[in-house]
Amino acid sequence: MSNVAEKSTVQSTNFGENEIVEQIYDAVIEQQLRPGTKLSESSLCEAFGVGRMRIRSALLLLASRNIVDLQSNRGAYISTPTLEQARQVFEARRAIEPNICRLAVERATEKHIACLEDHLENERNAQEKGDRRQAIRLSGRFHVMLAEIAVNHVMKRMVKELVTRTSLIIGMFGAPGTANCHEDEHSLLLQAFKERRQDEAAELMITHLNHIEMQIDLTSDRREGVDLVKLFKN
Amino acid sequence: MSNVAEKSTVQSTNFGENEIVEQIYDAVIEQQLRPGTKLSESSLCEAFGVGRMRIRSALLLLASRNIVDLQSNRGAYISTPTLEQARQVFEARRAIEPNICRLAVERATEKHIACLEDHLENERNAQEKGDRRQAIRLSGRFHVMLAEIAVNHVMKRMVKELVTRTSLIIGMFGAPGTANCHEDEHSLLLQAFKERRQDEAAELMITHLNHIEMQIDLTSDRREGVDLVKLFKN
DNA sequence: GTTAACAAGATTGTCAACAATTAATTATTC
DNA sequence: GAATAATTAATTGTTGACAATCTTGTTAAC
Repeated sequence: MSNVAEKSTVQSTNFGENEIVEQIYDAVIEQQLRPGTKLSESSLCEAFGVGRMRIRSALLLLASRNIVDLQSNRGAYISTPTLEQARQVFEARRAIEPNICRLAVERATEKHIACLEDHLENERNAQEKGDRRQAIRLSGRFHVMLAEIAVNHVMKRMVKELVTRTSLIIGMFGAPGTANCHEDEHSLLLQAFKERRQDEAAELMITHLNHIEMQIDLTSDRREGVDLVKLFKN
Repeated sequence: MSNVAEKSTVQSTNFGENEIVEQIYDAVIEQQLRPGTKLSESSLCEAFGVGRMRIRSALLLLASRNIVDLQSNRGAYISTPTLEQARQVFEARRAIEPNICRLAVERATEKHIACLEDHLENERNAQEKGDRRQAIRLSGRFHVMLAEIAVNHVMKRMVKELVTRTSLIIGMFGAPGTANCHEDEHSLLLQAFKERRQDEAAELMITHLNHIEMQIDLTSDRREGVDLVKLFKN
């Protein structure tokens, strides 16, 4: 549904910068756009059926979020985060997301909790069906949903950026088949939501984020190899 | 030094989008650009001595950070935050900055602490000399410095955005003469730094942020009035 | 005298052509 | 045959002109 290729057919609705940015965000989260991939302006123009100006604006916005690397006179590439950047991303997530959890637990209505339950159901289904793209996307979306429940646009934007960058980090350093999140840890979090335990939810989030980060620390030396492969297929 | 007017003289160095964005950031922090001010493209072109493209890119970036409000076919205006947005900004600051404090205390070298001491000296001087612009700028800069000491680019960007938006919020809801920060609270924080007390520093930051927010809560009803004034001089 | 319609001016949005830089290919030399 | 130099192709960066939209000021009608 939110797939770049599918949207490449010219549609009746015109894309604004924000829609283009969102689409690329999604493609990065789903790991369809991997680190190092070149995003040439002409391709994107064709893909989205818009002029070059829109594309350039979108790329600028993505670059300001560290999703895209703009090299002057050379073009735009999906960012290839370094280990240091990965460290900073996880540090930021640990700083922010536990507090989002607390706020979300505080403000979640019954409806919200039902919504989260639905979402976890979908996550499980995608995982069982082996729909990897969908599974990754939904597991990322879970974190953004918490910021929505906390009713904080600023933090929601931050989390969105951080989740997307995490996908890039896993694409760089993670084992090939690893998902972004363990869905069972999301379940534990939801349990804490139901029982309205703020501190427990915050703690669960921290350990959850630590588990995600641990996936990449083990394979940290793979970086150089990935970098070379990336250079070749360019 | 970092004044829009002064830079309006055409210089030898050409401005990139980022420099323009930074300059406008600073002008907003210093409350030289107040909420609702129109930023017409032609004026900015003249001011920075660059083409319209650069200006439009800069405005787009500022809009993506909620510093500027882009209205299609009507132009760019310095954002006029609502009370709800103000609430979210402070909530985000309380979520992030205490953790930055902890990290900064952990990682601050003696040199860093000396640097902070210097900075506080400058803050005091500006305050005593009655240089309000400088005082506001430095008090905002203090918070960004902590993120620098914590060595986290992501968080530094976030704080910069939040500090700038805080300046807008105070411009909207604060009493006319109020500064963004009480410099004495910054001193208390530095004391905690010297004694390497993470938790105390984090606590001090929370109360510090609460004090800043309290400045605006008392005058919350002024908003409508401000809005009207803004409409008048528009 | 007030309101509504209309026209002039100014500002923003978009596009296409051109310039500049980089990457790739070919030619040349040792 | 390998390495370097030069030319060609492709992509990005920039500029200027034009179109669309909104604001402002004027005129006319009620």
